[in-house]
Amino acid sequence: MDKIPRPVIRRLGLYYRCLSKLYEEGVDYVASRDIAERLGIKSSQVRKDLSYFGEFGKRGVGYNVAMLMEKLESIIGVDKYWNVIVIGAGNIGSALVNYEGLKKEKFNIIGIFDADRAKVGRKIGNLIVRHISELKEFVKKNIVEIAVIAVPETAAQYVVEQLEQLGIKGVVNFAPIKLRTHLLVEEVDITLTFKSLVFQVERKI
Amino acid sequence: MDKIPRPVIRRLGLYYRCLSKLYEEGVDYVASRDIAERLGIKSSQVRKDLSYFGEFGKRGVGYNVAMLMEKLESIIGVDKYWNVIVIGAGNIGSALVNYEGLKKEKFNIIGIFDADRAKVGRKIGNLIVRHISELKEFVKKNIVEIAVIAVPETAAQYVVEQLEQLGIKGVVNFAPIKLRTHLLVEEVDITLTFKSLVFQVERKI
DNA sequence: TAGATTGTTAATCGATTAACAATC
DNA sequence: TAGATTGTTAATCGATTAACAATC
Repeated sequence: MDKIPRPVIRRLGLYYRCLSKLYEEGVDYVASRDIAERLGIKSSQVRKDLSYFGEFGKRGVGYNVAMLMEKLESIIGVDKYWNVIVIGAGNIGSALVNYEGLKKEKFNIIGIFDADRAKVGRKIGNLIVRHISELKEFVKKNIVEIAVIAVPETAAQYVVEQLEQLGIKGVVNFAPIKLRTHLLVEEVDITLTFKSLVFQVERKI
Repeated sequence: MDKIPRPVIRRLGLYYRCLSKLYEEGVDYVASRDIAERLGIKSSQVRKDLSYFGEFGKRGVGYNVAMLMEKLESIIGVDKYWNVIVIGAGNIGSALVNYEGLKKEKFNIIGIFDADRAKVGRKIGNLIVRHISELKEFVKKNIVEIAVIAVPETAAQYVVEQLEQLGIKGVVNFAPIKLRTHLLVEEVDITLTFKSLVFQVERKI
């Protein structure tokens, strides 16, 4: 199968979100131009992106909202529930467990782990913080394909190596460090985002 | 002044972080090749990126770590403290207030606001949640250039319009919506990140 | 049919990388 | 000097966009 450019992958999520909204608004058919306008991109980009996966539109008419939504759901892989574990029960880890957005999008956080015995046993949302030593057993008993790394930078590399051994497939990494791993990694780098913003704020003046 | 490509802006932060580490490790001089290796990019990219801002290296020798670190600090704009306000005292807003990473990088969150009266008055970190109606007065009294939008999607557009009127310059947006605004915006889209990851996880099999 | 919009190709734009003269 | 590494140019690569024949 064709290699899909990274920017396209991200936009698939945007298209899906846009289609969901249109569906709720009761729209039956939508043109690439309308989708593009809502997202602030070009209509030819919408059509090109979708064309990596098939022909979903009707010339002269547009795309059937419900149909395209379902197609995108299955293309992205959110037509099923995903079990997620969170490593690190600090601020970020806790916030994710309580975050409604993930639940709504079929990401179920089923376990949270920490190395700090003081945190173990605490309740976060519906979960009890487990000690990191229980991780292996937990992953054996449950189907877990993706994990969140929300530990301090110093522990992140060690954690990703553990996850690799346990057969986890992909990681969302909140630690500000380049992980050396064969796993699929998506980075969320909060302080980098703030720095990027202030650079632009300073320059604009 | 030359337009700096977006990817370069992001990498500036990575370089800065890398230099800080080298500095702590007691390294005096570093070659672009070493920086590149640590970040998983090409050395010519490091040199090209830096060349947008000046000539910081010595041929045959490399870059003086302390000097380049300071230069980057000032280029990015983190040679001073930034006051930040957070709109929305839910999960994400609270987590940010308590997040050490931002404090360490000179981003001071000095106020958190919410429209929900039930949340007003609550203590989060050192802050008391204020009602959104106090926002205007607060921004008048304090120097605030950047804000975080951590409200539900339905409120985000309204909030950014308020911020625009109050003279805020830039926004870190956690709401899953394309904001229509003249302000500088950096997006942090958590569920999109998860979707992007599962797309790749599914494809890799 | 006439008007609209797709899917796709080719042109354009922008970012990355290789290569190398300059120079420490 | 000989070896190393920069700064910069030109080549390459990849992504976006315009344009349009196909077709609903």
